[in-house]
Amino acid sequence: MAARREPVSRRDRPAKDPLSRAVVVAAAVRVMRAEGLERVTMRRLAGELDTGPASLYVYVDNMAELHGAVLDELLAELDFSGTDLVELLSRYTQVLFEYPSLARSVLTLRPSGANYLRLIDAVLGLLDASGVPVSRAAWGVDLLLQHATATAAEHGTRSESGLHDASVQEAALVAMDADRYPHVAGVGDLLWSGSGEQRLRWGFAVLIAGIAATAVP
Amino acid sequence: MAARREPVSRRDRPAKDPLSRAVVVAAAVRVMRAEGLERVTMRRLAGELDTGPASLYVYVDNMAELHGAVLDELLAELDFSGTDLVELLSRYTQVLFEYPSLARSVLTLRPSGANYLRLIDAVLGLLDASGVPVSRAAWGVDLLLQHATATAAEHGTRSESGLHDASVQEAALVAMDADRYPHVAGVGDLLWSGSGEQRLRWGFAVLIAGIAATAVP
DNA sequence: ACCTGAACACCGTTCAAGT
DNA sequence: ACCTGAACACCGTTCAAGT
Repeated sequence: MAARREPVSRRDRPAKDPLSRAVVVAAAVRVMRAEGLERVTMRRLAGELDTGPASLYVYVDNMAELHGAVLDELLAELDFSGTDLVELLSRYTQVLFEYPSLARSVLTLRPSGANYLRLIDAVLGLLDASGVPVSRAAWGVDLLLQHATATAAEHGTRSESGLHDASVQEAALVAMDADRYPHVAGVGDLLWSGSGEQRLRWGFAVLIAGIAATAVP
Repeated sequence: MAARREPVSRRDRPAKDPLSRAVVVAAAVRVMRAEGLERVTMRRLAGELDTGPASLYVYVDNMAELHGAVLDELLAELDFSGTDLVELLSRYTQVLFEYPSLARSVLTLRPSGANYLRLIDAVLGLLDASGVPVSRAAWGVDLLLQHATATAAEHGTRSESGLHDASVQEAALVAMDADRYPHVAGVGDLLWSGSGEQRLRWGFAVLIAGIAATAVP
């Protein structure tokens, strides 16, 4: 056991971190890394910071806004150097894959943090560099990031919750009913083929090709 | 006031609907239509059906699974006749737009109901009819439905929660900092231009063009 | 003016005990 | 065997009342 400086009562504990937005967000990131986003509750954070849940509302608007701040914190570590577009998007997706619940939350958030803007800027830059007209790039960046986020939200939750092994098997059997679902039966196993990684990257390729080829109205 | 047949006590009320999966799902749909998915709680449904929340678990596995059943119920009304691909996908999106929280839930669900399979089958058929190779169609259907669902989840929640008018304005100003975000500043208002409908349809067009052009690995 | 204790109004899910 | 009352273990957010 490490020596404690002094045993102090809760009442006169000395100068712990004073509360601030940064301290609240840092605590949220810490708890999420250690125990998952589900454990990041206002009450838990308050406990962590020796105060009551109401006090947190001085620094964050609500849970959704806090999730946005947590995302931006995570994106600070994103490496932008020496990447092509698919690689950068894959790195972004990898970050979210580790926290699928955060991805789910982000999907309904329109993030606006500094690091998210930096990511948008980099994606725009790479689209521009490959000759995509700015109008298509401007709308396309949304599509690309949405694909990344939705895939992370979808994937992660499915491996989290233990559903779908028996039930996917069962659905697959029903789907093969050639009378009711002729086209599904026709494509067969292809519907569920490929790894998550392969399908993610194919999705990016599809989007990039489509964005380059499709004029905005 | 309509005449009541007879005043009955709770104890000996006559033959109300006996509980069944269909009755539980129907109650969920009814409450969602009237008051939104947020009000569809196990306790509320139980109250509606004169029982306790525990009884519902005889008929549904959990909330997520119930949401899947509700989606499939909604899709029963989807009109498949005389549509091209973009039109069909738009109709599906319209259904989800009315219940953004359901869309959010569906995103992490891999729906497997009969009506969802019917939709997948129709999309596969239309892709096939337009000459897309089956391997690309098989992976592409996921991309198309994910775009629809994610857009509904995103859009709806944003107009539900009153965020983002002042805060989007503010983010837009920050983003125009040409030193920090040169490419964002370069594209300017294009980033936020267009109606939801326009961007949704453009997204479908992008995906369809990309799917047709991109081989699976 | 700034902060927070306590309350408001709820949740999903489980399980022992009934019938 | 089937069903359920009651409990377990929590939530986010608000606001009156303190300092």
